[in-house]
Amino acid sequence: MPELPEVESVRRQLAPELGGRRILDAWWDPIPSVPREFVDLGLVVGRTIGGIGRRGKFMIAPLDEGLELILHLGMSGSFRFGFDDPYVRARLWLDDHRSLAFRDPRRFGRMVVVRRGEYGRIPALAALGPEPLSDDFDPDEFAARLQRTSSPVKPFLLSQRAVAGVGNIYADEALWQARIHPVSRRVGRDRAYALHGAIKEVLAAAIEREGTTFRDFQMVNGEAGRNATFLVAYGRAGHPCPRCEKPLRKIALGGRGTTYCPHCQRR
DNA sequence: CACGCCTCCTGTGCGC
DNA sequence: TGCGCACAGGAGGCGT
Repeated sequence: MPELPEVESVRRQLAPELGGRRILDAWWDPIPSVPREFVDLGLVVGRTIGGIGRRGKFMIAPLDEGLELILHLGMSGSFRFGFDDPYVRARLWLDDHRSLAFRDPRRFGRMVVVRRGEYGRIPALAALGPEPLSDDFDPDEFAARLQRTSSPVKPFLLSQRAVAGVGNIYADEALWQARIHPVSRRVGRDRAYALHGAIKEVLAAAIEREGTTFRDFQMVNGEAGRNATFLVAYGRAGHPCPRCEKPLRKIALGGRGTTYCPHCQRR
């Protein structure tokens, strides 16, 4: 469930704790059931963490010696200090006598060490679209990309190629706000501009509330995000649309649950 | 190249 | 009470 706002909230809590720390030792699940869950993680031992940045749903921690630690929370990942339970898949011991546990019940997360900027082994990062809350997210470029694809608009948003960090929750929210049907394959210039603005607004508001906790997302301090009660579309099928009062409908789209308003959101 | 479907994981919640 | 199954979902792989 962690999308851009959740990852950014984790990053903001993690950054001041990890910046400048040296990693004394590392442990990870010796028999990962997912082959690429932990790649070259042993290379972090002895390295110093320069800080933590973020691209889309990836956290990127520069290390010395020209290395980078790439962190992805997957669906159920979280970081906690000094924490232990059966779902802790990896742990880093730091030079301030604390250990950072990576907990990931569903094993969709990843911790990978690469040479700085070399993302060949992480194609999703290599092909990632622009950051939605930066000037790189250009409305005209976004509109052009939407015009170029033949995919329905929601799966295209989830592909991360036109914009980084939008997942299932915020795709539904942004499409509702922009009044665009999730199955729409024709998103013209004006509606692309509306969607561009909606994505920025929805993500910025969620970051303000430290993300959405629907079930199990939690931050480094163990607290939940406060955005769930502000959701308008996601998880609210059958409830009245806040704009037109007609019930929201849920469909499957590309294997993903998708909630929208059949009255307000037109193809 | 791009699209769309399937798979990877495991806990939860539902219906019977 | 217990069983089986659908579902949650980001990303990667593969077939068309």
